[in-house]
Amino acid sequence: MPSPHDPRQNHLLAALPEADYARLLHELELVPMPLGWAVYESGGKLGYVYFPTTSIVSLLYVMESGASAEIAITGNEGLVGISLFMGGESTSSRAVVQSAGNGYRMKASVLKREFALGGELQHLALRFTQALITQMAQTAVCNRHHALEQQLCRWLLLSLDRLQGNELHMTQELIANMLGVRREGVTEAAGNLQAEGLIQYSRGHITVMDRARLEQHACECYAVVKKEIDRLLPYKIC
Amino acid sequence: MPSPHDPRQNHLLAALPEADYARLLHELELVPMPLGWAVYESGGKLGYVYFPTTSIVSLLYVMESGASAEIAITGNEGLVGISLFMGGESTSSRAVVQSAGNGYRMKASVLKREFALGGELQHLALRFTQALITQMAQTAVCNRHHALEQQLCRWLLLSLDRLQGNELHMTQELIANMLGVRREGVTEAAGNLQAEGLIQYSRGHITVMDRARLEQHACECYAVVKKEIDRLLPYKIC
DNA sequence: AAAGTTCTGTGCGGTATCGAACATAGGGAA
DNA sequence: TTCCCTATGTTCGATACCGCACAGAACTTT
Repeated sequence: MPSPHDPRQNHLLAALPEADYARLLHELELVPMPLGWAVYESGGKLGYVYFPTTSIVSLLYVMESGASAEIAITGNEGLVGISLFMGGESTSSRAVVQSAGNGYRMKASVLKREFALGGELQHLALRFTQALITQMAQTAVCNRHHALEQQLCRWLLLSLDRLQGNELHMTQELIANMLGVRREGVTEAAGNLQAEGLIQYSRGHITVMDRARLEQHACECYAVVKKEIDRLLPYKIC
Repeated sequence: MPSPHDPRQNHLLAALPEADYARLLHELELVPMPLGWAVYESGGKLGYVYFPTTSIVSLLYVMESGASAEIAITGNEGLVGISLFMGGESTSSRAVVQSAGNGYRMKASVLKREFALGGELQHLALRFTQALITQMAQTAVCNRHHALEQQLCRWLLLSLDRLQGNELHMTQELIANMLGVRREGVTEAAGNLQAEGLIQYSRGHITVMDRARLEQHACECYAVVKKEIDRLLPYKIC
């Protein structure tokens, strides 16, 4: 049973062989990740990679007009800062904490050194990146073809999968920013879902009442992404 | 001056150090890439990676309904089959030749062996992958926020950058499938662009008349992707 | 030359989302 | 309590795109 602060709440860290983990443990630093914190900005150089444990981070892109859209979402199944080991050092997107919690961070230099060894960390990081790519691709497709209400279901499920319990702390305004739609649209869609008894919400608290039906309501994109994450990434082992 | 069939028309191969290139040269096999050929199917295992030289390959996702949308586009600046070295072996997307031409292929086993060495090929492959990620992210954003006509401009420019000359062989129907919109929508948008003198087309032949103004007409997404590709990937060196 | 096929043009109503303005209500602070 | 701020609810016209149906035009085949 992990303690409340255990790096191995993060699935990637949990999947490292003991030897690798032991070597890296003292390089991991617990960091609180408060709501709204920009883990990194567009174009900014990264000093650390972050391994979320109880927090959720959204990758999003902000346009010249100020409009935004979420590209992908990461929680304790992955890490934040892939551009460090992919070689670009920075990306055009922004990473924002969408649900407050904790995480562990590791110095960029340490990560790069470890990645270069070609061991299990490299292997895990690359597989996670591929899962992230799937998520981005599916987001693109979803934005093109699916109705707001279906997208909302997908989004709720993806977030829920990265939290314990069945409650989200999240205003409709914030969700609208993530999905890249109007707040009123989210109000309407969420109202429908509530009327059907799938969720219940009030002032920033959303409770999922019937997960099974929520999944039915979501577009295929959720299942595709979920399946790919399950295929590519290790379950929690500890 | 490269011969008409030179693997180094592909920028990644061109950027390899001589030693690496010499070692891999006899593992490269010239393949014609005809229009519409599915380089790989969704979920399928890949036997080869492909380095396009004069062809263009679209990565797209086909939905349950049959509707499709392009996720990204690759030409001689990159390679097709990243899932091989990312570790997943397959992806949920499909790769289709969008513009006929040639390419070189390499056995999956050879690529994986070379990648594991951690040399320049790994470095290049990962940086290319990051550029691809940027493109996917931007596609997602673009699908959400930008008008069809702007997206069409973006798409024409991205394709044009991967070809010599200023002409594309491409019906409006095919473009519509890539963009994930109706063919009629493309007809209208293309009609506008032609009326403004930016392009000229007839039955599957599109000629770009005024590239500068086409860029102005495109949404910011084109510039973002272009800039990132230029930043991350080597120009042709040979 | 005739017939067929492919590509493009056009018009229609339908629908989802937008943009903006305003109404109501829950929860915290003084 | 009272007030204020934030979150949510509602309306209305505008717009972009969809789905469909069909017409014309340009190549291809026979």
